[in-house]
Amino acid sequence: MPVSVLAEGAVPGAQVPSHLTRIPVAEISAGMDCSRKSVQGRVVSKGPLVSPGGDNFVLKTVLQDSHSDSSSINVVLLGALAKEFDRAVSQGDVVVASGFTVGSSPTHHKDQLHRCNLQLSGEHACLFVSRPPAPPTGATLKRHSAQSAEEALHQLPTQGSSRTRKTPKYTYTGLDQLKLGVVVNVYGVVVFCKQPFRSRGTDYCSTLKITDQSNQIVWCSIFCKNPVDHPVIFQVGDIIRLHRVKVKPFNESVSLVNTFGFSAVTVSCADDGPLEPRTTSGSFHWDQEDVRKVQELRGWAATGQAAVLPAAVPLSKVEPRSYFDLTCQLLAKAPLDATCTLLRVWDGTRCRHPLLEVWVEPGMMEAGPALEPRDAQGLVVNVLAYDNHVESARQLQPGDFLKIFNLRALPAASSKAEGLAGSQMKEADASHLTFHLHGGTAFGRGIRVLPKSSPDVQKLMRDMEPLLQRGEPSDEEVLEVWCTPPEFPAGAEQVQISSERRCSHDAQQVTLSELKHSSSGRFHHVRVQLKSFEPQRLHQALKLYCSKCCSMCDVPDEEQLAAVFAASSVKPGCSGPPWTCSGQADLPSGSPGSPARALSIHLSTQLVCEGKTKELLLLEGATLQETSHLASAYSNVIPVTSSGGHMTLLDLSAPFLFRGRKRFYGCRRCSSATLREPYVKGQDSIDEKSVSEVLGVELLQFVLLMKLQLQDATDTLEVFLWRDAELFFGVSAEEAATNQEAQDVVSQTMDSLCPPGGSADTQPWLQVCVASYLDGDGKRTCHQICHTSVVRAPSAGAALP
DNA sequence: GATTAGGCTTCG
Repeated sequence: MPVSVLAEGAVPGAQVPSHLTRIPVAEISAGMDCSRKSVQGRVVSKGPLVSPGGDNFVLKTVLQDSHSDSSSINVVLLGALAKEFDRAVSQGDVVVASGFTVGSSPTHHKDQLHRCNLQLSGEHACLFVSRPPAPPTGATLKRHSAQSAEEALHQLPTQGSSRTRKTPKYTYTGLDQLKLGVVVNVYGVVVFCKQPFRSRGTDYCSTLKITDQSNQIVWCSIFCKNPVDHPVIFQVGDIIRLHRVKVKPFNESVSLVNTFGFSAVTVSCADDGPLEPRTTSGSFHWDQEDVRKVQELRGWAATGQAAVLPAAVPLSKVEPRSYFDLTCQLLAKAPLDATCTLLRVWDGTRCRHPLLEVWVEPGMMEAGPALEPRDAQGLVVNVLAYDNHVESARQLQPGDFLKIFNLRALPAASSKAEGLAGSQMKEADASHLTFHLHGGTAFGRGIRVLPKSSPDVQKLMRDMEPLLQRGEPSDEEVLEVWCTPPEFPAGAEQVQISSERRCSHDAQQVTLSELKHSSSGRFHHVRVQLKSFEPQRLHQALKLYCSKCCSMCDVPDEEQLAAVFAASSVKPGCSGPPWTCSGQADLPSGSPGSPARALSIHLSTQLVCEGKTKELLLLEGATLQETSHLASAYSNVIPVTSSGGHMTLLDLSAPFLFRGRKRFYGCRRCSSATLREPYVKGQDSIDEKSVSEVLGVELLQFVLLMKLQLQDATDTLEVFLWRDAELFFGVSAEEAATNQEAQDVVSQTMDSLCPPGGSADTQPWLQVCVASYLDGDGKRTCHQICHTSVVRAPSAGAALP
């Protein structure tokens, strides 16, 4: 037994054979005879188990001499010992090593640890491990109880091939306690931040400066291949937790650099703000201790000792020549040339200075489905993103909410007029402003997409709401609706049907002919009948929409889905991830000819531990019918399959989650789905939103999309019914996807508005608000019904005052 | 576990 683990709290070295003499790390030298020597130290860094091939394993760890903080040495473990060490030893454990050989450390110059290393392999190598007990101080009481819960979890009787993994216990190092070469976990307040930028190496780099109550300011450099894996920092002042960062020398000071297993969690700095940890790792440890840490740092930062928060500047407060951070929504973008991309953005406030217009070549503007705000004068500004920001701009989608760091408001006179990327200025007034995001990353210059849930975006949306004309109807409009005489004879239909406009703008009613001849980018009020509509088969009106990439696709039909599930059900099974316990559920034979069979099921160990066994089920190898069946018994069912011996999610052509009768799909383009633990201790609830976030799935929204042909005495007009389709029918698309009643409402509404075989004489007249706008490439005017809802009255005239 | 990284703008 090369690795021997002693009981928790046992005296380190208690069972070490007496013939071994313990030597301090500092006294180790190359070529010394170590056959009867031992070294004792705390594991301050534990590398991953690396397998160069076959049964060959290598693991590197760093031991810090228990009696001398300054002596740390690299230890290389080979073969079975490496594997055993990986399984049995954690960072923080105290290890006594014997039977090693001493070599020279090839990384000595870089990590500044001992110039020798210890190599352990073969039958003579031996390790004794002792685990320090949790300290019983007041500050760690909560840790202690959390640990008890973890132990309880270990002792949990589980079914089937149950497996649990020890949740790591984290200790945090103060920023004034950092020791070179040690892998640490830290908490801090961000006082400077550069959003991820392309380094000269293979990775993106983000650099931060963080501080804590010790007032030390420490540089952190995070290197990750992918910008989305970097810490999610929205502003200076955010609280950040870094796990597994290594203290390294750089430019004559220490810096923290991510190492294997690194994770970052950030929380907003607002003292009273929501405590929503943001992370790019799928599952992360977060408990009461973290909440306490954050509150402590928030309180400290609020005293003003940490850093001065940059004042958020809305467009209405921008002064010429100033630098500022802008929270905004992207409406459209256009590449101007290789070094400059135009972003048209707004934040719901009106800039008080005249704005420069930028001419864009026809067809180059990429706009989203979002309607531009009414009366855009002063609301929509042009941002010119240069050089390295062109690449970031390419990743953005119209509709995205953004934070642009270190934007500069520049009067036209200060920028070369002709130089605007070869375009021409329409009004070269010297004082007209454009907004420049200069090349480079100085002062944290960069762009970040904000999630809709962020408090800044929530505020932005509140500011924008009235400008998108979703207000309550005015008195006049209410009057207009009430006084509209019934347009078709009472009794012709059992249900009197008409429509109400729900907008508050003061557009005059126009005819369809007039509407067709007016410019786009505005709202029109029309009185029309519905001549025809498509699709006639209403289930085809139901689509899945991705609000991130704005793509839309059909909802897969049952046959397609059944095939996807059937294909996954014949794959050989696999064991579940470490956070699950597994078992089997017997299913009665569903239909004649299909035998009763057992399904592999996997439950979250944490949830089982909390007695919430019906909350979540990972279901492996089930058919669509079986999955639907079990979805009635479990709140959340995630279908899984095996791939290369590992458990994975099904292809995203299938729903990634079943909740009762509801099925949720993910965007194949925008998701990078991985099976991760969808529940962490203390989480309020599990729903499609939390599951999709954890799994890295971009949740698709059910929407209704129809094309209607409207008519009046003057003309006909094709319009879409999409953005406000739910308002129009008074049912949600999600309901329409699962609920027969909701489907009936939609089909009955269409039948009433456009009775089969009906003539223009008998069809109802509708008051409708129509938006005219340019489509994505700006070439074609489209129309969409908005702010309008269908009204069903029991009989004509009965409701009139 | 190779390498990448410390601001501090102003050009367009």
